Amino acid sequence: MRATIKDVSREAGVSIKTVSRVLNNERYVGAATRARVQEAVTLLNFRPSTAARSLAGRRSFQIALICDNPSPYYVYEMQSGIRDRCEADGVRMIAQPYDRNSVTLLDDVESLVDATNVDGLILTPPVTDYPAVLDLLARRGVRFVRISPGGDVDLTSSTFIDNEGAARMMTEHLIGLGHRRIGFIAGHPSYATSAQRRNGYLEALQTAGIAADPALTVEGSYDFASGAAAAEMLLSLDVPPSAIFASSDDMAAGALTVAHRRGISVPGQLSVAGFDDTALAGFVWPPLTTIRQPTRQMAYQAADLLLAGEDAPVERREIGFELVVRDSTGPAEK
Amino acid sequence: MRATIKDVSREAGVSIKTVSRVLNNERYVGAATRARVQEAVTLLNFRPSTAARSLAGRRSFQIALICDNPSPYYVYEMQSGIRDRCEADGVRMIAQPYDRNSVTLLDDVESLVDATNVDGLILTPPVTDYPAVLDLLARRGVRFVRISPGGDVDLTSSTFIDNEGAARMMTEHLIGLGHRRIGFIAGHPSYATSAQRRNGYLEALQTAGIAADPALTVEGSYDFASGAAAAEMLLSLDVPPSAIFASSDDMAAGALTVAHRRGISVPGQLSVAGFDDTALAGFVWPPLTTIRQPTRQMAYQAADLLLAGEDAPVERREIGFELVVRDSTGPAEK
DNA sequence: TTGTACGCGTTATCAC
DNA sequence: GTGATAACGCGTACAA
Repeated sequence: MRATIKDVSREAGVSIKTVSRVLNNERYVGAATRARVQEAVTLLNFRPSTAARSLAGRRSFQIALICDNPSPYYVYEMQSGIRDRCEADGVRMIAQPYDRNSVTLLDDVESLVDATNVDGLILTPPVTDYPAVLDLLARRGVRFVRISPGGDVDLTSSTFIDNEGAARMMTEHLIGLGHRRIGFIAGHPSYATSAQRRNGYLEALQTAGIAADPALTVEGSYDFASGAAAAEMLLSLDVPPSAIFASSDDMAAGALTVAHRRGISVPGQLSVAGFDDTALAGFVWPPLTTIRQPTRQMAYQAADLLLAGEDAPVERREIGFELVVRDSTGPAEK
Repeated sequence: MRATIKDVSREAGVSIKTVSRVLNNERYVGAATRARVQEAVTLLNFRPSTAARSLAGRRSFQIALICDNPSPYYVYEMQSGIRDRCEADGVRMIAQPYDRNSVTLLDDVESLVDATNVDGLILTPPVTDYPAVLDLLARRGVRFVRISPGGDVDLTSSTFIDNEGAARMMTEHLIGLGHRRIGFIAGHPSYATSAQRRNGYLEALQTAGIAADPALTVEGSYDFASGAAAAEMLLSLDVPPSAIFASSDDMAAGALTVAHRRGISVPGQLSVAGFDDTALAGFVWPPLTTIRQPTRQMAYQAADLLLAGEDAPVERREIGFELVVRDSTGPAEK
């Protein structure tokens, strides 16, 4: 049978309230008393009931992850990072894998908040920028933290990477190798990161004095199939690009597969680069050059911000990225 | 503010208990009364508190997924399938992404059971066959269902596919194409499915009268890197195989990458086949022939079994698989 | 068919 | 520092 606080208090010879004090690390408990209580807790293998705690107290020791993303790897990294941080605080994570086409999202979130009394939520793109969701949470007075938000940065704490800077760096790298016609596969417009990455690409071109050919930018939706389709378009151009820069690793993998199918050797005839949010493409096809985004760390830091406490100030925490070069070839000779 | 049962009862002009009856679909409620209550529930946007329910009643409306698997795609499919089924019953899923090397697994599970009072658990390989975990759960009298268990099939309900038959079918397919030296990359021995799949491979060879060369079976651990390493070994043999059959898609992807790196064309000089638990390799590299395992369905059905109720009999539910042929070439000419 | 009284295991409040 | 006691929001048992 489960042990209760009552059992512990009897075992330690103190009152129920004192046990509760020890469990919650409150002050005003004698060192000796505290020790005896802790002993009893260990002896009886006692774990407080989350249900009772959340009913009686202000905290529920649960947070939720609202994750809605086309990449399972991304979701997995998110969950792992958050769980790592939560463990330290004895907080449990409720993960909700949402269908990104769900029309009941808003209702689901409200239901979650009402039913579970979570202490807070972590939002990932593109939900980070859904006004309806943000409004709802603000109205309900629920704490939440956002990962890679596109705007309203003063609304809540958030973690992010410099997507614009990263895209610029990658584009500069490609230009440095001699590439002049660089295809760009953008992410889905509902993600704020898509525009940020595209801007970085365009800036680098401008700085280098290269005119941006609109035909070289194709819109994808962050998944494999759209990357493949975009690459088909780019490689079918009269003057195809000598390099393709994809806004996600899944799309980069799609582009690589298309190149392979068409008998184009990578690298050599074509260079492929991509953002790598999930470490997927990086290992599937070694010659890929990537911007390595530490998704797991972003998640960990987001959880850290959320667990910081109710009156912690709004904080924007920037996470570093890394340029991983696995292909240093320039454009093929004419 | 959250609405409570009290608010609803006042709004509908009935007692608290009657509202509770409607919420739980109990009998002995007048149709008119029921309608009025439901109206009030909708009006006030009422959602019962999970904490209060689990404290007062026998159910907590929460189940947990103990998932410990090297493939993020697998984990994602599991979560999605389970969540789909849970949604219909208003049950919430607590997903625990465990580190497969965690030494605190047993403690974590017990902590989960004690703290959350989950109505049940779903176990995935290899935890499905950890005696310590099975003992613990049985001792605590907690319901649980297992996915692809290796033994003790009468202990709990479970879902599974015929791994042996599937591996046999794939091997027969390869033999039918003319392959005689077929390399096999086994899964990690802690997974019961590894042995099942290997057995199917060996049976097919025997039936076809092909002597099994021990050097052609290499042990992997279900992930990309081990698949690559295994392929290196197989392709370095004095007489390398003309086909490689991997026990998972990640390992198949690893094998494909190695072949590519060595300048071996697939298909043509080498055929690659694999189990596809996650739809990963299938799209990354089209020529791959796979056993398509409907992971999501296995999860859905597992949740269905778990939610069936306390006194549902132990049931083994078999899920169908599919042989997806994308390469019909035989061994290369000598 | 409906309502009343009680208890679930914990935290909050306020005494001591 | 420590302890009684009242909540928290719901389901259960039993009465009406």
